Amino acid sequence: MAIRVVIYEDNQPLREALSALIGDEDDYTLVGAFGDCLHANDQIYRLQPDVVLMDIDLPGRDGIQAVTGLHREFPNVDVLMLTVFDDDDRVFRALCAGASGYLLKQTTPDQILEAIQAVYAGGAPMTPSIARKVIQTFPTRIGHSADLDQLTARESQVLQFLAKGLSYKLVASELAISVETVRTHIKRIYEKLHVHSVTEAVAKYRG
Amino acid sequence: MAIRVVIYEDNQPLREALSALIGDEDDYTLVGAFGDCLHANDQIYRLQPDVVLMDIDLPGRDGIQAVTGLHREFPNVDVLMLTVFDDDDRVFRALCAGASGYLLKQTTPDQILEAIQAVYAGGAPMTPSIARKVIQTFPTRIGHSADLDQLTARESQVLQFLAKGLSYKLVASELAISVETVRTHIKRIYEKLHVHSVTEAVAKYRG
DNA sequence: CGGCCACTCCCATAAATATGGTATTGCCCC
DNA sequence: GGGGCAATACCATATTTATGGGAGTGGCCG
Repeated sequence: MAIRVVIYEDNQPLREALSALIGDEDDYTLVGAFGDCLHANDQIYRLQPDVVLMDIDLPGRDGIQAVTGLHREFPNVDVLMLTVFDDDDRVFRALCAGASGYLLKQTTPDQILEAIQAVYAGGAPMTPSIARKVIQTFPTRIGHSADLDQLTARESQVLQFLAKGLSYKLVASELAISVETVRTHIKRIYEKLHVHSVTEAVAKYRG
Repeated sequence: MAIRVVIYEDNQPLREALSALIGDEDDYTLVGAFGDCLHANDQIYRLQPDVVLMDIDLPGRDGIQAVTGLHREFPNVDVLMLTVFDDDDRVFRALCAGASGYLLKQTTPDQILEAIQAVYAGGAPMTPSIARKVIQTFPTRIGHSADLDQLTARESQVLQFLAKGLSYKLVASELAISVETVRTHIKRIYEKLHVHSVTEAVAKYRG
């Protein structure tokens, strides 16, 4: 079964080159190619692709916005972003918006086909330089501090509820204990995590 | 200028094969090869490599722990993890600990050299399946209440700092504005998100 | 121009949280 | 049977947050 592909790319020569690339391969079926993504949701609904190649800079409606909409309506369609620049901020926003992978336009045709295969198989292909930027965005959320292990079961439970946004009162009623006991637990939590407020504790808890 | 490489690999034949591979190339200089990483920090300090190849399964001290230590002390040294299994979870933890990329041991010699080149150039080579895991740690826009979009840039900024555990006072000094202004922003945030405390707001923010 | 909005700042009061104590109960373990 | 620890609960007090108000600036747009 061939992988159904839709292309959004405003640069016509590039769009045609990509179309030819996809169309010539037996394992891929080009089901659409457009110069803008103004009606992306309609098109995707009609064409039922497996993978979408989306330029990040599109006239009219930004590729990132389009991804947001697509991801919400068609969560099983994988979107591969195409970009000329490896702009940190845009990469981050596109991935947050639900893109499954990220390719620089300088990528070779073979690599593009490989990448389509990879997202279809559940992966998230990206160039090493993009990947680097991505992993740099969470430099501090590394391995949770041993402090967290010091918490007793009850204390962890209290912290979990606090992380959900509950007040002392609500945590107390949730656990069917008095507010005073919640306070005591929290005091211990603060000592163990070396913090002085709920938000700090939760921040440590969430990494 | 040749890239200086250190190898940590307990399997002796493989270590020797890798050493030969690196040593034979003009563009690379092998400056050390060890069977364990018990004294990694000392060795790295002495040998001043550009790139470290680190087996993920090492006797005595785990390769991941070693990466944590190295990353803290020598943030400019790039670590490439080596692994036999495509063990997503471990590779993922290694990347979180500060590794710059990883290689399957079945990788061809050429690809190994390419990967070393890639990390040295500031990239982070990884397979699509690993990358997918990585981007899944990103804040998802799914179920992302439209409320969050209502926040102005400044309000989002304030909320971000609060999520990190900062108090009003610290947010104020971080943004170089008065505590009163921070209060005002937070009031607006509460209105827009329909919440009544920092922890609730942060909970909504984090999803 | 005039209105809208983001951003800035201040005051006052009520409510929640932080910090420092003390104390009882039950459990496990040496 | 006593020591340690988790869990429960209370009091008093500072400090921080929450909520309600008012108010000035500058930018953008019709």
